[in-house]
Amino acid sequence: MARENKLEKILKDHRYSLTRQRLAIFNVLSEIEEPISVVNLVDKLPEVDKVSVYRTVDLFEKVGIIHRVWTGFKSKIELSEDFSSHHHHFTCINCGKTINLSSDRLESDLHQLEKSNNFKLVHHSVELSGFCNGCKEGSTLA
Amino acid sequence: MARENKLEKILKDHRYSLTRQRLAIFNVLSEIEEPISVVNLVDKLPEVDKVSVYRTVDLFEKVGIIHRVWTGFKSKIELSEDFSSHHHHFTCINCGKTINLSSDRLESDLHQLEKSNNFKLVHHSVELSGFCNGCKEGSTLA
DNA sequence: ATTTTTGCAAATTGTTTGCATGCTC
DNA sequence: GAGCATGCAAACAATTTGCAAAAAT
Repeated sequence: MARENKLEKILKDHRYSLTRQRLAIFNVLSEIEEPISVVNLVDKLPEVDKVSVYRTVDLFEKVGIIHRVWTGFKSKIELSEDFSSHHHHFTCINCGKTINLSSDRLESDLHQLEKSNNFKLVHHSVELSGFCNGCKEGSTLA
Repeated sequence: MARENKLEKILKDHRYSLTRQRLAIFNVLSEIEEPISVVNLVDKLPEVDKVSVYRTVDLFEKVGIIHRVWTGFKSKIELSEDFSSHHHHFTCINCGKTINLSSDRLESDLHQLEKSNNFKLVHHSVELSGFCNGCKEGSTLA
């Protein structure tokens, strides 16, 4: 239950409690492999009111438990680096499949930009899209 | 009027015509410095019906005149590389200011990922966020 | 006991659809 | 004159707000 304790700690540190609903939402996020839309998350949690899901997503985002990502053309959410390793995504335009990516060179380039442009980087998102290995060949789409 | 001709050509190539409304929308997109949300675009075009703005945005996106970008937590649009040079964005969490970025190293790293992961890259988005030079110091936010 | 969190209903916002009318080619 | 494009009204979908009841500290 290390993950659950960690979750509780993060919430406690921000003066929030770990409720049944919040845990249920966290568990769904832990089980999924790909980022999920809030609407989809609501569907997966019939026992939690829609409004509470929205409120919890906002809360989780605020304290850094999740972050939003942009795959395809809608925003989705996934657990943050505290609960899963840092990565980016490639999404197939044709079949919707998502591939997780990581690249040290990419990360270092971003920090380069941070220095040269004189801002403080808090979050970054890198989203690639195109055709996956399987869809590259036979696709009729351009 | 080179830009306008180019716009018309792209539309004609796809069997669409350049109408008064489409031009008005294109002109707003040409004038803005930062990506704009569709809702905001609607507001800037009182003379064009809301529905037509939505339809035109879809059309422009389909034929590659604009693309969507992800700044903050909502999607926005901007003119594509045909009408402005390729770049990425940094958005300040505090004041909302956007800085355009470009980096050859970053681009080459992405192509590296394309090769090593065996997919065909069609589109990529790199969105950074944090505190800009001005907001870095005095901010009360974390 | 006091404060936080939840659920329900209703409001609001963002986006899409159907259809009659007006514009292009 | 045929087909594409627009505007209006209305539907639909996603998200937010207000408030009273329930749960947590």
